[in-house]
Amino acid sequence: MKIDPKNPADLSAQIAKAIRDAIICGDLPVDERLPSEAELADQFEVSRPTVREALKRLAAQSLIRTQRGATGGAFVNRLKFEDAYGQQITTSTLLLSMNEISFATACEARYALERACAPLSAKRRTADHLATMRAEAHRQSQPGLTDEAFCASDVAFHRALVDAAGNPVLSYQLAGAVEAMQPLMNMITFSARSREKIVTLHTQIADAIAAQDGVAADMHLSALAGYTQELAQGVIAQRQEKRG
Amino acid sequence: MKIDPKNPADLSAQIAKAIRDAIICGDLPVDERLPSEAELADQFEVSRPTVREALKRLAAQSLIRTQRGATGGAFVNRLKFEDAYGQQITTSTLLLSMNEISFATACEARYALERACAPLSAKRRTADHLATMRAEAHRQSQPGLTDEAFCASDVAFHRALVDAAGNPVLSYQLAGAVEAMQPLMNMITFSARSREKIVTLHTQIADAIAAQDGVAADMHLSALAGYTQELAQGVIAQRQEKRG
DNA sequence: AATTTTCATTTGTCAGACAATTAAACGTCT
DNA sequence: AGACGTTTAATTGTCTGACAAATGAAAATT
Repeated sequence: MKIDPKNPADLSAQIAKAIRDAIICGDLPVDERLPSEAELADQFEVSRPTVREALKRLAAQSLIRTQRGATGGAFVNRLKFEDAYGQQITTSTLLLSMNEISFATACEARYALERACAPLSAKRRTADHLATMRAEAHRQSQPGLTDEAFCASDVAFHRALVDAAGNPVLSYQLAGAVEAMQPLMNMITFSARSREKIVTLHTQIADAIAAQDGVAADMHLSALAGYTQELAQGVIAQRQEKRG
Repeated sequence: MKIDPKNPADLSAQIAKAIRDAIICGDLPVDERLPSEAELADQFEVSRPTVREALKRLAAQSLIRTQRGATGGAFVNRLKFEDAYGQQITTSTLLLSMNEISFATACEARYALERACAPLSAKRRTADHLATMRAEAHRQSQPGLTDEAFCASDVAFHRALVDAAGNPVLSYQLAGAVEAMQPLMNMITFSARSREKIVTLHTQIADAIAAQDGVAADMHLSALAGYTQELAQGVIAQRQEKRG
């Protein structure tokens, strides 16, 4: 863990990497206290500000947490899903907004994921998940709903669908895809006709999940995926125009 | 972008957040140069080391890159898939190694994702992807292969399968799941019998993809998922023992 | 005009200092 | 002896000032 070549240019990055590797390979177990900044500075033969910059890098990745005071210091953090969510969403949002990936690609990935969840959700869904899905589908049918509220309800519906699969890894990966797409989804104007179609599909999906029929759920999700792509098409064209 | 309450405890974190938000919401476009550290220090009314710690946090997330020299400075980074890969893998590895998620959960998510790819892969696979899959399946049937080499080939096979879907978002999400599971997969001792079974399934999957038959590919993937879980069961029990 | 030199700007690092926080050690009182 | 308040030491968070290294632009020279 004391690797430091004679290249005095990326010291803080090198130190961060050394500590990160030690954490990943298990040399530093969860809740282990790292040496104090002064001690680290001695070990790596650098100054304290340099050590601090390295620690901040790790803190940004939620790899460590720091605490002030006599028994304080930097501790290896047990990475929580909550933390991972945030990073995933930030990353996905940027990948999408910087045009590194297209809306169509993100949309395809999102629905592929949701369809992957469908059989699991059908098997494991609880009354809670079902109730949420039905409640959101009903809300979406209310007239006078703003586009944003409709969108938010849509997200809630799909979140319930995915959470019903009872697999936090899938929930976590979906979170990134869905959240990142929110800004663009909000740009879509949902006509009464399109809303009606979406609500119908949502209801069919909920029914399939209730009946524990994964195949039917998959089918309706597939239809919904196609329809969403269709609706988004207009927005994408509009966006491209503004850009060019 | 100049939000700074009178709480002088998390200054670098607050500054990092302010800049991060500015990047995400588009106020700071890609390749835009941030003010110099000295200027930022003036704007936020903090010292330069504090600004630097904030910038290091952003650098750790690949949100900015820095360059020395007269025309240097910190620039908003165009987030590359490559960067996102690395972060995703680090995060996934830690979530798994810190027991925040079980192997079974990760495995389920991984195969659910692969099955989501199957129809797309069947539709879009190129000769290259097919050749890779067949080559790896063949390699896996060679006697005298070490468990590690078998595992590596297994990863290559699945990577080709996923990449064939032509959706970088799915490839990216799978990368995290697969890489994170590597250490545990490497602990599995593959008997000649189990290898044979896996190779058979791989061949069937490749055949299905070649025939552009998504349903068949899904079926064989499902069988492979079940078998992998079965094989892993022993390793998990072993691991639990060592722990308890 | 081309090349070299100088220079200003900016990041990377260092040294030393002080404030804020926190828990443990200590002392005091009941 | 035990409970409670005080001191103290350790540690992070921040500041000030400084120098080194890199780098492109401007100036000087050929």
